[in-house]
Amino acid sequence: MSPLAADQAVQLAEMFRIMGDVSRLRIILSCLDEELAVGDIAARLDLSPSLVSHHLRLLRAARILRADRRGKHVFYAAADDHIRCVIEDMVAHVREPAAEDEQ
Amino acid sequence: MSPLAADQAVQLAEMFRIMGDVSRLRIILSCLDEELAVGDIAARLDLSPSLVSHHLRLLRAARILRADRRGKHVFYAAADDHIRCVIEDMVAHVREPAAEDEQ
DNA sequence: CGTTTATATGAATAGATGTTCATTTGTTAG
DNA sequence: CTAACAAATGAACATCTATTCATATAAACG
Repeated sequence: MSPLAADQAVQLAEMFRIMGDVSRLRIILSCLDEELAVGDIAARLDLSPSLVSHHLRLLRAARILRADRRGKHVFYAAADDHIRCVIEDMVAHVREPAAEDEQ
Repeated sequence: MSPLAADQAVQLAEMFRIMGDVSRLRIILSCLDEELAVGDIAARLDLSPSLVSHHLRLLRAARILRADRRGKHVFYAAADDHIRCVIEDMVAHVREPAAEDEQ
């Protein structure tokens, strides 16, 4: 539909870039279906809370995750459904069997 | 549905990483709806043929684009529809207005 | 108040990555 | 065959980025 202007490409690439890191993608996946505190994410993924916090800042800025402070804890969850769709489509892609003409 | 095993996360992140570069994403966008030769891509995007070729190798390996040699030219096009969906969803995400509680 | 727990931030660094340039391979034409 | 064009490849480099460590802010509790 829309022509996908050049500046949109920059914005899009930025989004993909943020999701293109294994640690960050794992964080996203962890928060897709449940709200999790920073410490819980760190424990589950075996990452330092500091590192998780650094990544969460990017994910928040990209509006991939949203933060919700409750007392000492800050809970993170998926911001909207688009990211879920993006991931589902990408899963479908990687699961696609390699074309037979590939060499 | 599926549990998204840890190794799948690595594969997924790799895909996003490849799409997370502006030059590469522009190449993908150029080849979404039409077949293009390497030189044409380079000319359209104002990139060196060498650089385009480097990127195309990654895009081929990730099965995002497929190559088709015809004489001296090698034409590239989107390998399947999943990437189209991924991009559409991501466009929808970046177009989503920022939540009002954001600060 | 001070202490403890949870999260965020800043600087420093080691490793990854995009780009350029030079060269090579592949294909067609004369 | 040689020449010309198209694409691919390899090395070198400058830049970026993920991670670590130390420190700071925030909140609850004694």
